[in-house]
Amino acid sequence: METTPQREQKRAAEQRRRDLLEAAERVVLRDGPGASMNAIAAEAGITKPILYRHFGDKGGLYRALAKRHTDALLGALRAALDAPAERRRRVEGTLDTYLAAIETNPQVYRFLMHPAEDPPPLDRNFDVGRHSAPLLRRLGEELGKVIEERVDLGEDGAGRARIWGHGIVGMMHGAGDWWLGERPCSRAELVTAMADLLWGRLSSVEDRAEGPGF
Amino acid sequence: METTPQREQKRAAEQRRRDLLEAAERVVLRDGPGASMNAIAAEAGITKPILYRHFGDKGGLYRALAKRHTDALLGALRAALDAPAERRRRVEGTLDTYLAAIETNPQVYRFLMHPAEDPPPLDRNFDVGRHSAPLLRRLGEELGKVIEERVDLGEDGAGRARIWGHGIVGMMHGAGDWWLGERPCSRAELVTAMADLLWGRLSSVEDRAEGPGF
DNA sequence: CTCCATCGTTACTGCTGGTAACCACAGTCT
DNA sequence: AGACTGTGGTTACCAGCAGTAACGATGGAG
Repeated sequence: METTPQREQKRAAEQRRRDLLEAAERVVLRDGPGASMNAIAAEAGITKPILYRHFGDKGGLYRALAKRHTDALLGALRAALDAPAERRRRVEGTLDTYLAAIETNPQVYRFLMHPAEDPPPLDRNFDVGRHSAPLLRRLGEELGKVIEERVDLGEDGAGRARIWGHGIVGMMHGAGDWWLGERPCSRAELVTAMADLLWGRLSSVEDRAEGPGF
Repeated sequence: METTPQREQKRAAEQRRRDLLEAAERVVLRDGPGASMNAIAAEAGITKPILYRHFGDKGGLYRALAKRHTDALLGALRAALDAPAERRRRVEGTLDTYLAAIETNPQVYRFLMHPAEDPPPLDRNFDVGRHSAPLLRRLGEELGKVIEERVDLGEDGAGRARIWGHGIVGMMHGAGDWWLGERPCSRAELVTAMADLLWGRLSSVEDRAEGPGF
């Protein structure tokens, strides 16, 4: 026990874990979110049971894998949210940061949006809600906090802020996903249009001549 | 061929198909979106190959199953969108209709939000985008059309309208999913907060005293 | 020399979506 | 009557998946 004290053992184990995560990342980016444990183990040059000893089950591996990217994206967004500029510019910057992230690495985006496991096989409990990816929940909650901190929404401001947080994140996600699939316009145009929407253009815009109006 | 002319055969086949879909619906609502073909066949009192003869593969069955609900929800939303009231009331009514739908039957909601199949096993093509459920795409496109029809957005109004459509639908979905999971407030409060957000309160609200403002 | 803990393996279970091959019965043609 | 064909149904299988049990090395400690 002299040559390999527990310190070093632990360091080696963590290094091993990092290697496994990198291999898993390579496979997931290559084969999509449906990559098999067998494939990941093969990529890492080992066999399945080792993976299971390290991460418990597939969900554990995927959670560990997702955490890094989630943290990174969240950091970038926080920076954009804290930039020294007026509110409108800051909102635009945040939207653009998100869109740039999903644009430069759609595979990672696709993986992150995976709403956990479909078959957690026996969940007969009544938690029917929560379909969204954990990333979106975290983003919404975070943005809600920021809004609550910085803006005075009066009566029950905290509740309103959380609603807005999740709503804005949902808008960003929905529009971003559609945009990423069809690429109907440039990123800048998308950002401007979304900021316009958030700035209340929907209420101030004129009805068309005919029809019941919107 | 006299006693069972082709007409009657076809009618019988369609009736059979409807029965199968009903059985599938029962199972999916009981076991969640991960229900197995075996279970569905058993519920219908038959065996797997018959299911495959009728629907091709699991995706086909689920698509057929989803279409009914999607159409129903889309119809309700269209009605709310066409209601004779001023714009703000109409937006609130539409949001409330959506939320009421997912509230009264969360299992159906969960099923509908399933983004197609994860393992269409070999799709090495580069269609990395489109993660969202087809329902959301349809809703966003539909809303975009409505906005474009009824509102004058000036230069490139069609493009802007589509962005807004998908953005608003995303907002509705994101906030709705979070709300359905945590139930932090009443449906009416959620509707009001979201409508406020769309009405530009984010731009007009006052900064808090301290901090950089939002 | 023996014991023990760790790292790794092979080989399996039970499930899934999907299919091939077969069976039985209806009505038609000769 | 008896052979022919199509249609609805079955059993029995395949490949691949997540996950696990049981066994083999290897190397330091007593």
